Amino acid sequence: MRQETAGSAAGAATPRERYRAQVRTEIKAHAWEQIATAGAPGLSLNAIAKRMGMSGPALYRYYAGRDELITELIRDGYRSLVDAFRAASGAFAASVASEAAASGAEARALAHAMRGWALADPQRYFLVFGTPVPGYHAPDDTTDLARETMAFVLDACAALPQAALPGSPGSPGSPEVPFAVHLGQYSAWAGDRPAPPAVLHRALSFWTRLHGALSLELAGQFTGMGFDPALFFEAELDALVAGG
Amino acid sequence: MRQETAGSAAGAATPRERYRAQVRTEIKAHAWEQIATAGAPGLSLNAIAKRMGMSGPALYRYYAGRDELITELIRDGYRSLVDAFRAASGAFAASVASEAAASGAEARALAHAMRGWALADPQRYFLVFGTPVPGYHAPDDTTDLARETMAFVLDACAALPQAALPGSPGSPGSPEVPFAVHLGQYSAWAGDRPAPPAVLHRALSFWTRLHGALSLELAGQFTGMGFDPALFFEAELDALVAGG
DNA sequence: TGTACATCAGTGAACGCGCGTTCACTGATGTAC
DNA sequence: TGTACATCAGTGAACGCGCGTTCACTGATGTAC
Repeated sequence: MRQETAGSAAGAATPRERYRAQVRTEIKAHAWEQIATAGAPGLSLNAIAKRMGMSGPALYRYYAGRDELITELIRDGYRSLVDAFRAASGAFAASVASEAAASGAEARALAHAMRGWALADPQRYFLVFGTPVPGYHAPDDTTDLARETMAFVLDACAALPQAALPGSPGSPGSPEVPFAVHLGQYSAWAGDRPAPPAVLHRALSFWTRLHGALSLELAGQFTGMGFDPALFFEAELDALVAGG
Repeated sequence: MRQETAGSAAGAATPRERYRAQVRTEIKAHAWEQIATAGAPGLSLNAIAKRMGMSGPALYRYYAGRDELITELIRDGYRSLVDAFRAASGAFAASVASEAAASGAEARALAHAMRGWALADPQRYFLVFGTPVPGYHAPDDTTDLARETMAFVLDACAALPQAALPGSPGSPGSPEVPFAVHLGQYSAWAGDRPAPPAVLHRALSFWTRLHGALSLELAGQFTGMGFDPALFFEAELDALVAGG
């Protein structure tokens, strides 16, 4: 959490700039702590300042206000997910084998990375994917970050065996999947990654189904039902990479 | 929203009791309005009182405090979903045919009822299924209400054709679904409705998959992606009742 | 190497607000004889 | 039908709190000559 103030730091960062960056990260660290306890609506600049041993107004040197801080937290949340995806994707690539790809190993790795990321800080998960913070409107560039995370899912789904995709012969739901046709016309969100509609469809399902299982687990909706959420998640994942 | 003060009302309700009930419902109506605007964290007793032309402390005649009000709102939220399910289930029973059952018509009716209920008041949906309100802990009886809604889903899934259930021969994910075995041991949440593990599994997936699609749609995560959320929902539903 | 100046982090007081909640009270509505 | 009493809805003042944010300021850190 505390970054080394190495002399040979990259760029021409003045001591003051380094200090500023340090305090900003410290503010965010306290903000995450607070969010983990009281959720996003409980975020308070004054409370953060008090915990840092500073006066409230001091924080206005670093963030223009509460909204700007929340914006950066959301951005950091997305970035940490992208990092987790990148790590999982990289670890997969290191041990790549064609048969592993055929069994959907990359998709599995991404799913597990996502669950780990979610469980590590449930409130961070909800900040990014949960109920929108009332009265707060996210800036445009979060769309880019969402697209960036989706790119990993798209790549993993493109590597899935044909039989795992919706609409493939022998798979339920075939032969016609109207939504896939629809997706063929609205695939802008896939960006520069042209993919067949079936892959886009699978990527969307991958996201929404894992989110469904994860968000209900994190919200505590499974407590009292007895079963193991990890096993359910695994079953959903099995179905996803097998075309279920 | 305003209930008739019919003379032949049920029970031995005194005028004062009727008045109390009336004011309580009026308070809740304003609370829902406020939640729809600012979300659950923005709920304020004082603000409600002001809108009703009363002083703040007056509300304490009707609710012990903010938490008790939220509790009742959550309960009412569940109840309205149960009502929607009951209506959908009843409408289905009226036009029942064995072939309709085989194609999962009841499950489809429930899913559409759920989507309608969610879109009618997104914040109500989030209050019941979304990020838990920080610092607030739901009372035990919400578990009963959750069980009650689940009963509808279980019944609908029990009426699904065998091929639509996970682990059935010919369906992907077969022949062994470890989670179904696990579910065989932890099925207390199904209550007095003994069902084969495959049905329990399908019911769980039904819930989590629809929730995944719905909650992301309501949270606005699909905006900017271009495709029609209704069509995606329909595709998920098609897959669910077809065993996908 | 030393002095004069500019930059900027952080403070403390203040503004105005709304919150949940308590308390002693007024006044209207119902009940008992 | 009328009077005496109990019940209870609602008020207004008050308590103590925390919030976001502004402003004029002090004092330390860096920069230029």
